[in-house]
Amino acid sequence: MERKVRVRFAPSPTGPLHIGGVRTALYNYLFARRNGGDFILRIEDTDSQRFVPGAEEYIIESLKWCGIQVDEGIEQGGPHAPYRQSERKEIYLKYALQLVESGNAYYAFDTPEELNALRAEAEKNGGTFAYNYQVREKLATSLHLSAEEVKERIERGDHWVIRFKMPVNEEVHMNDLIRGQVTINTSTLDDKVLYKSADNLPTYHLANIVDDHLMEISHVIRGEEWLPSLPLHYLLYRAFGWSDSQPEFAHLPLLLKPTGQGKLSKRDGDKMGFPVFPLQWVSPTTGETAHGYREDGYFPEAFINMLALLGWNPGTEQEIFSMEELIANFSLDKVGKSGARFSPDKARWFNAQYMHHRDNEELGRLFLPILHEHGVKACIFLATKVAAIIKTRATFISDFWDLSYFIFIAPTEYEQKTIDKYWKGDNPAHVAHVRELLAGVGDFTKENTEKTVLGWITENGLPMGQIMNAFRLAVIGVGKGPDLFDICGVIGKEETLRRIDRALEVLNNR
RNA sequence: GCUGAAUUCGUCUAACGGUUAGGACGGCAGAUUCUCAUUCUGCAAAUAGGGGUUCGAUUCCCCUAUUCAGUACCA
Repeated sequence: MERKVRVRFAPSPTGPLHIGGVRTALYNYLFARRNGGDFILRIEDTDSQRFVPGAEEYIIESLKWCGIQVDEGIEQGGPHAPYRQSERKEIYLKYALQLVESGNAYYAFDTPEELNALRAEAEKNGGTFAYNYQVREKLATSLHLSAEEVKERIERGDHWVIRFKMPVNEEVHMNDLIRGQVTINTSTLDDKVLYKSADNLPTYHLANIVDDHLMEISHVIRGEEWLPSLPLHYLLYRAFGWSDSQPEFAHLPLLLKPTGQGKLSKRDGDKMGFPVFPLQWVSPTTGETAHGYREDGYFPEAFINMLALLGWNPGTEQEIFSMEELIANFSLDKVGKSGARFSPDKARWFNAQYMHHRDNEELGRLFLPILHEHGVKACIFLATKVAAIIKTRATFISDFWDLSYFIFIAPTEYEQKTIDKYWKGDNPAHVAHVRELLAGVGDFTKENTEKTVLGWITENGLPMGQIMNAFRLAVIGVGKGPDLFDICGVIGKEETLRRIDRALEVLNNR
């Protein structure tokens, strides 16, 4: 009864993976790790028409960036290789034919053109065309064509497909790990194509069931858009005689647009200024670039944390989870049933949280190239010190420069607004005195400078706000930024005094 | 249209018949601070509507509404 947990993420390489797909992969991965199982990556490239070059590499790189480790797949191989369906094409026909022989499927010789005509006609009459039990007897199928004619047509090279013969008026009872019991009557379903002679490839439904069976998948965790296909999949397992080893199913709620209606799509990101893809994607056909979380400065941990909580929660009030914590806490019965609207604000908040707790030196290392871009020759030591005092004010590494340029570059001009407000009255004289106080500080640490200056101000009952803001203006030229004594500590005694001297000269001789 | 799924503050969600319906993001107000942030405190904000079942419904059942998905020789 106890069966080894094996799950798969089975994307189609038709373009970049969007965050809904990443979340599906993540939940599969968490479920596998939580239950000591295997996570398999299978590429479902049975649609030769929609194949997009680079998409497969993109998927693999995305999973790596997210920290989702594949146990079996096209890169790491495994006992059920190959893991790319186009490389397994010879195994599917056998299974399709097995279904024809057992009476669960049949040949159909309609051409796509004929079917399109039937659809158009049905639409004209206000209905929709369904290839089902009502029409299959009237069309050119092996259901009523003689065996000889079927054979002849195939040998002649006629176009054919194999369709599943959907039972008539049967209630299919299905179980979904997230939704519970779902029942549907087979008469509302149509005869799906399982295999096509045009490219000798199976369709999704056949390939999926056959591979899940062969790869011993125990749980299928996929998007809700697959729920309508579930009865077909149940019936396929039954037709093959595999019902006993059929996997369990869990259909995940969809990710919705931040505003408006519909599920999240590629265009939303560009329109609303947030990425819908984990990594940047350049379309090989149009050359258009779509934003990615990685390039936009998100930490993968924050991205994953945010995604995990979109549709799942542990039932506690904890919100910040490492991958290990997610694995330890994940369970499918805590996954919600309804679609989750993606929130760019919350995504930023998650990143800020990770930013605030990030190691200073790591941030310094990430900051260094940005400093170099701005022509600042800083070392890792300095970058780290600055990162330490600005990280709580930042959401992304890309915020760092705007938050700290005045530390690296001594002011050459001074913000007028702040001059008007603070460079008046006794303030210039007080700043001059501060300069002398600082000149006397031996060990120029934040603690020492702060104690000295603030001590003088309070002991003499001087206006703290006035003096400190004027002092700030003198050192960095603007009325913003981190703790001023932190800044002085970073730039050092010499530089601090030099900046004050220059400010006194420039501002007093306007 | 048909079939299915879903429906708690604006958003993500908790409460698996009994709570002043909780938390987070965002918003607003205040505190802290030399500035701007951070941080902290507080405030406003929800059970789609209607019927049942029950001593008692966010929770169970039915109807309606709305939303989403599927309805391809795509996945």
